Amino acid sequence: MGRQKIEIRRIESDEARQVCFSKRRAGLFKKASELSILCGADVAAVVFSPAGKAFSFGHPSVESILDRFLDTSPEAGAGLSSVGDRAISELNLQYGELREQLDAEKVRKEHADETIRKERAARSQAMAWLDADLGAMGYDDLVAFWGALIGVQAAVAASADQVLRDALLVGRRGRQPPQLASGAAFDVAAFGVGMHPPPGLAGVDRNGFGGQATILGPSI
Amino acid sequence: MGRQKIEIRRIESDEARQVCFSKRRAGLFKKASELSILCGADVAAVVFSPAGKAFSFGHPSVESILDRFLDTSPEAGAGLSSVGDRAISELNLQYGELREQLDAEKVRKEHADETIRKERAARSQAMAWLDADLGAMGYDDLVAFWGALIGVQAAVAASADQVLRDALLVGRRGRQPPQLASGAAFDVAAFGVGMHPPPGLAGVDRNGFGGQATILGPSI
DNA sequence: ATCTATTAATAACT
DNA sequence: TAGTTATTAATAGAT
Repeated sequence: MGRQKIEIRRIESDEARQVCFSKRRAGLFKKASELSILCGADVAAVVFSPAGKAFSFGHPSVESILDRFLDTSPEAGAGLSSVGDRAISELNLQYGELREQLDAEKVRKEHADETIRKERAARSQAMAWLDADLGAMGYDDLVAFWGALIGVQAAVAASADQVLRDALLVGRRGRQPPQLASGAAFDVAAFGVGMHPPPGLAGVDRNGFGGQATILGPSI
Repeated sequence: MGRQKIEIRRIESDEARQVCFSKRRAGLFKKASELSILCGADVAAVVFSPAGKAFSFGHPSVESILDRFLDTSPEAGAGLSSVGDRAISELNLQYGELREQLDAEKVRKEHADETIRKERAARSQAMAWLDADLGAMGYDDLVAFWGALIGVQAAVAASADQVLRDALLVGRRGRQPPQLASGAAFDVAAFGVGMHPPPGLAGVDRNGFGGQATILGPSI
């Protein structure tokens, strides 16, 4: 499907092959996604680049489908489509792919290379931005702002040091939140347990905390 | 790609859905095959029909690829919160979820007001804190400050969500607002998981975190 | 990374 | 379930 018809055989040029890989991988995932949505099918696709990098797509999740495929008899705790598992899985997607989607709008892209600089100014910029209208920010601004907030938090973390870490149960930021894996439906409260500040802290406006939790879409 | 453009949403008619499933499944496997041949990539695709029947494609074989994927994925998932590298990565969604967002136009207005409200509240709160002397804060204050920052980030996430939706909805209008498939695209709590103060982190500047873009790790 | 000319996939129909 | 065809979608090659 291009300027010229091509034979389906290995592309010799390394560069051309890499370009083709990126394009067609995106196309494949899109097709997989459409299939799952249109037909209510569970679909998973796994691709290893020639360089060995792994890419994947899955609805409702890669693991659930692969497990189901490889092992017809799920174990007791197989309901890993639990809160934490799923929520975290939602963070899995290529930067490039998301960026690709965003670029479709062809708007505000002029700020692209400004991002890095803005992040470096982290703290001071964060304060400046707080005066700006958040809603008026472009995507890149928001991204940079996010980075700035991370910076501020780092400072806070440093100040609070050990005490704060303990209080926030920071230690377990690694892999899985096993405790949550037992839950069935999506429980906002349960899910938030791991990250909310300890109960009884000073009056902080916590608005917006629990109300925006992800709701599982109808399992197509 | 047919006589008429179709919206990517569940096909209601059982018969039409089955026909579409068969056709698109074949198309997906063909694409997967072409990708593997053209680019020398290892590709596997697994599809479960709505009836529960499994179909698969794999080169060199489905099992080899799935095993390879499941075997290496845990490590990839461990580096999930590489916030400092690419803030954008935090805005990631499962591909399917991303597609679902395309149909979520109706929610936009609903959340608009709420979003604004959260922004203002969180912003003012955090501003007040930023004016305070960080070093002079007591433990309680620090903890509270942390909570405020989380609140601001929630607002940022909400804004980013809106921007993202706007971007994704471009060119997709002119139809009946479809059913809402899912809630907020960006789960505050989910973000929170990756935002705990990293143990031992001292400096504010978190730039140059990892370097290379995150590889799509299978969801944890 | 973007932009088009073309080819490939496929929705509606038979 | 299997063809046919009008259109849309994906993408090869070039910028």
